[in-house]
Amino acid sequence: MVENNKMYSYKYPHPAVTADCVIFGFDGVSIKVLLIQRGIEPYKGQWAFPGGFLKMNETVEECAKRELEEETGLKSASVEQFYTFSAVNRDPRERVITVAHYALVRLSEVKGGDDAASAKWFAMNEIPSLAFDHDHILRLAVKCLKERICFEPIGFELLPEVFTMTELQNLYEAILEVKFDRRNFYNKMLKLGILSDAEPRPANTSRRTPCKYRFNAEKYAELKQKGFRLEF
Amino acid sequence: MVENNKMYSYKYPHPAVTADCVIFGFDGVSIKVLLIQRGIEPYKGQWAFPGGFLKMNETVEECAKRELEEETGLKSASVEQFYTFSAVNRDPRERVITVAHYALVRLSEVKGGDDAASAKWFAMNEIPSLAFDHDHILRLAVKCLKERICFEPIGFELLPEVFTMTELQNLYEAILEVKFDRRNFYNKMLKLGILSDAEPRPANTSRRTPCKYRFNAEKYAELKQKGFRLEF
DNA sequence: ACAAAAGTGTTAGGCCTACACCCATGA
DNA sequence: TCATGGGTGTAGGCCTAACACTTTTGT
Repeated sequence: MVENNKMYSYKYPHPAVTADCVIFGFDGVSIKVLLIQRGIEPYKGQWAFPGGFLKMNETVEECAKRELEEETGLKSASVEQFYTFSAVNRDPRERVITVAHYALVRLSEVKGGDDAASAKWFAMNEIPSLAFDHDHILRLAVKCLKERICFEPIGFELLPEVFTMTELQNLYEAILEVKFDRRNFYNKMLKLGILSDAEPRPANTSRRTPCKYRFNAEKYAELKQKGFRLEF
Repeated sequence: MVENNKMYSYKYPHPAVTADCVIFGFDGVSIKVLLIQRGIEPYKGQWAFPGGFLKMNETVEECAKRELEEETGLKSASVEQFYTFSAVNRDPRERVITVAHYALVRLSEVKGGDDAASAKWFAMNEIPSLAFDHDHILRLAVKCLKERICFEPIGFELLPEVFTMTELQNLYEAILEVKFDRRNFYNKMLKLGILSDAEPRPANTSRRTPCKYRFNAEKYAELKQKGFRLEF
């Protein structure tokens, strides 16, 4: 910003590089995606993923996090890249390749207001028309999410710290778009050993009050060492 | 090349973008990686993956294939990106981010001579010191290969069209760095149903002559539809 | 004749799946 | 009192893992 006329020149053409973020949330029933409404051309007014141009002193992951916070107020989400989109004409302005990331966040972490005036959660079946090739990006993000949740219990990032087994099952069913037998799901999850009772069992009292669990990161780390797999 | 002085200017700094290729091969005993010796600075004389700068009219995958052919003579390898490396100082010349790809090829496909004078296969335990952050790239490529082979029978791209069960087992053992029980491996592979007999069974003749198989892409496509998983 | 390669089958245990009942609460 | 949510256990089938012997060929 010091010099408005400063230009950056290279002997060979360089593409611009951006990082985009597909942010998944879960409201207890269905999976949601965080979109922002574009304020400038191209695609002004259309919905798109938070993201922006890479700076020279940051990695693409850092860029994704920075843009995410600038555009939605979301801090400290742990973003992970999943694919680099490089179709020649994906941006009408100039050649732009984008490194797409995804992250899972608790809905409660997104405060209203902020710069996020234009950020909004959409259920997967209510996604509007998206800018650029973002529909393409979304499809692949969903595919990666489905695969990943079978290997790592990433789903716990989407739930409150303390949750019931039913909530956990709803989450898995929402992501994988299948239904599980409740009893088998209980057994499988408990046998895995990565859940801890969050509260003393409701004893013999109410059989209607669900047990509360929390994710046990220690046990998970042990398991991961030995290599395991969540089968669904 | 028309104008040597032509420069490409942008209002904001742009990184250079490259595509690199980790090429895996299999000699019947161990996994090998194809490296080329750098002819120019930086890292002149050191070994590195084939790769090079993205052109404005190609995707990163196309770039990877083009560079691979230019530098090793390898044609028509099916390359797949697996990660984008963007550490700020990974190239001493300028800011360069690279989209790393991998491919599996039959050793027989690499002809000697060509531009490939400086291309050479290295066993995984004889990898020399690598240029840039290519050791880092290799580690991740190996990890991806291990994961991938459990879901898709990509290993068949590394074997001759017709192969014995023992060769197939050696391949899996080399990639996953484990040992399997021969009988269980036979059963598991045959039950999957993606192998066809390549020759009429050697009848009652020699029990020493191994049966030959070939990969059955049709059956595999069927299986893939339904979603399956190779468990090891 | 001996070592090495290859083909083959059985058994026991664990995991997955399908499925039914009871209790407590709130309407 | 009735519908709903939630907790729990069992039986059968399938898959996995462990395991041994025979034949043949090359040395």
